[in-house]
Amino acid sequence: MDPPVADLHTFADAPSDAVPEPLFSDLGLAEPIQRAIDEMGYRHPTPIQAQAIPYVLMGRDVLGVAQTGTGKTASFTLPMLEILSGSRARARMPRSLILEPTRELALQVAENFVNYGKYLKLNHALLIGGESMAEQKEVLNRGVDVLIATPGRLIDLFERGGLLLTQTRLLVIDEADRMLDMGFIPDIEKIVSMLSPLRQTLFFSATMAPEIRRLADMFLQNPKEITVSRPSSVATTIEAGLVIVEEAEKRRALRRMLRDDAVQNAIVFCNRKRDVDVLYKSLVKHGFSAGALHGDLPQSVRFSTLEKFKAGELKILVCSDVAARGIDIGGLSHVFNFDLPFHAEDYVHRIGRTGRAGRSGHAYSLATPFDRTLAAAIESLTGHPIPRLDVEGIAQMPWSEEERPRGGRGKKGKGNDHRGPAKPPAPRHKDTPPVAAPAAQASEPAPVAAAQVEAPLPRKAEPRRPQEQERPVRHRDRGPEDNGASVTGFGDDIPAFMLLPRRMFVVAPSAEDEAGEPS
DNA sequence: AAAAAAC
Repeated sequence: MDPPVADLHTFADAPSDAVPEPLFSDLGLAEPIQRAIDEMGYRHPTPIQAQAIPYVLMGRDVLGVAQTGTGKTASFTLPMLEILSGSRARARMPRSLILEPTRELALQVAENFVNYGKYLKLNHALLIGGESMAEQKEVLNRGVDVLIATPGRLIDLFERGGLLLTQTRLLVIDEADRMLDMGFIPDIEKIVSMLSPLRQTLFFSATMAPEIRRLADMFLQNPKEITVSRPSSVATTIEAGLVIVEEAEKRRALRRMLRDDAVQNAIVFCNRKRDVDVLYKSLVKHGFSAGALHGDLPQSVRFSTLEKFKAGELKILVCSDVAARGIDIGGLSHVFNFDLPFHAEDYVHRIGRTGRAGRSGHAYSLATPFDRTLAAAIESLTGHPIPRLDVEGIAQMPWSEEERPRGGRGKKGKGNDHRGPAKPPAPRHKDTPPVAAPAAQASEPAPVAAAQVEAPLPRKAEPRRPQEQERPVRHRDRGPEDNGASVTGFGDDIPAFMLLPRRMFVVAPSAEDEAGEPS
């Protein structure tokens, strides 16, 4: 009868220490893999890794419901390395296949294999569009243990006979929900039909919508189902804000915000590729260190721009939604939405690029007065209003009652808006005192993710516990994948990032701002 | 409406 002892223990240490944390070394991975993990400084697997790896090693199919920031990638790459390490591949017959929705994600997975497979003699190939097919064929001819592919190029090459999937006994379908969104499911079905039914399948999705469930039932046999919550550190560390300005003021407002000292590096999302180009050129013209990323750019440029941005050679990345999900950029301080996304879910995906691994993140959006419905959709999805933000020197606008004027005949769209007058635009709070950069937050330890072992619990019931700022920062929560992680989906797990105070940007006007706007 | 992915 000595509960105080236990209490003292939990009080002194992080709460999750009450349960012993799993170690990578307990997972039964071979020495060369374990050594690579050690060298990267990881000791504790994330919940999805701890749960999935033993089942994958057992040869079971796995249905993983997890976002990117949970360490999902390593939960399949590590055991795959283990399984494949026994033998070698034959020409044109890859032994395993990983399907990814975008080329950038495929590259990220490939990097994962390079990191963890450095002491093994396995090889991998990246099979994606936009790059020379001859080269890829040649690599395939030499024999590939791990093939990482986007669907289009894989099918193309298969139909040209450059590839046999008869020896492929391990299939990973990653980001299934996104594959669905992008209309890849027929392709995936086709690819799966080219594989032997005698295979092990690992299927990952951020959400488990009925349609995804149907696919899982179709592709998997008696899978071990694993669901993990989003990393707890993510939700609470993103500060959001919304600036409503005239269309013509958007670029100027953005520049003001980008000049804030708190901006270490930033992704700026646009809704259209050509707006990415325009904004990118404008920022460069104004002296910003910026790059552009969208699907119409040559593949070599896409990868090298992303690398430069990750390496810190570029401070700002202007991009389309090609980079909205899954892309992992460590330590991103800011996400800006130059346009509010058309789909509210995309907002959550976009801003999930920041505020990871316990670091504070900022997600600021620009809207025109006509974007009220887009903003409302986001706010109702997340359940939180986006605090309005003032940018000094920029005229703040109220919401318009009109829909966005489109191609000459702006339809009124008032049909179901009969309560319009009763619900005036959200008031803007000009009374907020200016707050300097979030120095208060920087001076105290970053919040530590406390949810290492809580994984399989239902997500919605988690009580919001106050930040325990007394606890020292510890980096044990970061899994091998993702360097701190990003958020890919959200399911019914809505981030609570909106409870932070408004803040005002105070940036000295610069000469060129006064001089007027170059196109 | 837009973006992504094959040539």
